[in-house]
Amino acid sequence: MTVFWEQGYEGASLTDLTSAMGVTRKSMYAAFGNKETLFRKALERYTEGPAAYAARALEKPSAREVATAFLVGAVSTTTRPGFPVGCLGVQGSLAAGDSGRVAQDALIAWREDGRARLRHRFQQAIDTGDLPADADAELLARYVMTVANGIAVQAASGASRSELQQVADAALRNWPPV
Amino acid sequence: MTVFWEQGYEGASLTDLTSAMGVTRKSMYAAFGNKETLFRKALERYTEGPAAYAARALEKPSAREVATAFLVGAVSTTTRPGFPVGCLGVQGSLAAGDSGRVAQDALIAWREDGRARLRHRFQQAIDTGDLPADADAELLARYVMTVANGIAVQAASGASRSELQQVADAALRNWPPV
DNA sequence: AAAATTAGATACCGATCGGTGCAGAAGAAG
DNA sequence: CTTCTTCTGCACCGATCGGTATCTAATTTT
Repeated sequence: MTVFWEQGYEGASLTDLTSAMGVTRKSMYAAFGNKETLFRKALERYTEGPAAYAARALEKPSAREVATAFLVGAVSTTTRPGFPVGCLGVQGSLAAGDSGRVAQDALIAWREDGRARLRHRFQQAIDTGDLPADADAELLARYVMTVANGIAVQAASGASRSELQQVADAALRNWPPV
Repeated sequence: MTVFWEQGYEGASLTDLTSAMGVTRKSMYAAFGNKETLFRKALERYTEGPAAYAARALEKPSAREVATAFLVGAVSTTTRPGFPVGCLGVQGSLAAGDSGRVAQDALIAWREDGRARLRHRFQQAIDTGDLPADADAELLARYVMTVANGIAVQAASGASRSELQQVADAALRNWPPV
């Protein structure tokens, strides 16, 4: 997971991956079949581990807390010491040649799924009166996801945790942004 | 430029590049020396072409107009029909293996440069009273750049121009975000 | 303890990678 | 016409790519 996270799908060679796993090529292929499946497994592990903040954020009682927890989690995960900077879901395969296209599509679907969950949660907040009736759940979800994606790119560029926390605070200062 | 833009540095093979240029490998090497230099030239061309909106935005008379023009330009360039989606400066080499590290560093420096120019412009706005004296030019620049980077990721994920324009509007609704 | 499964190490597969050398054709300069 | 440069087409270089085969050592299973 961390090798894909740091080097991207195409940039991570079988040698890099298996030596990081402490396993031979043969064992890896016996267990996962191919590099694509291994990547999908790594993405699952990422979703349940470093990116679990997203699922937890959705459970917050108010839309404002959902958005805050989502962005705070993004800042925290993309700048955690001992882990690669940035987000696997963004930099794992943002642009790719033919060989990386399946990983690219998998990540697009992954981000799309996260956005759909945010939208659903915000719609629920509208329905219950937590958000104004004229709020746009689609727009709010895309806004939060866009800022989170931007934070991921900034983290990959070397931005520090406190710098990005300030950005997240700024993005949430007028919530909801309508 | 468009090949690097679409496939990323590592994903763009010499065959892809030279056939798109309508030139043989020999001629390309005679003209540019190697793939890294070709990438740098493509990035220059990108800066002066599709990304020229950034320089134009800095010349706007007020900080609000600078930020607006910057984000509108980002939306427009990352979703322009006939060109790859997203931003070469982001997806050209966000995560990479050893072979793509020089391109990665070049893009980090490229984004850093853009951010520094924004910061300088906002500081100027503070000095002239266009922005409040207690505004933070560093934070404002990073905020605008983060949203622009997020827009680039969203565009690469298939978001439409109008959807991203709404996000840009939302991000600018309370300007400056203090 | 014998048998069966798994893991290791290592060499190998065809294909492609970035980059180069060479022969010949086209065009300009004189 | 000759010479020089520059281009193309193409084969080629060593290295590495993802993926596989073989053969042996270790570990289970019975």
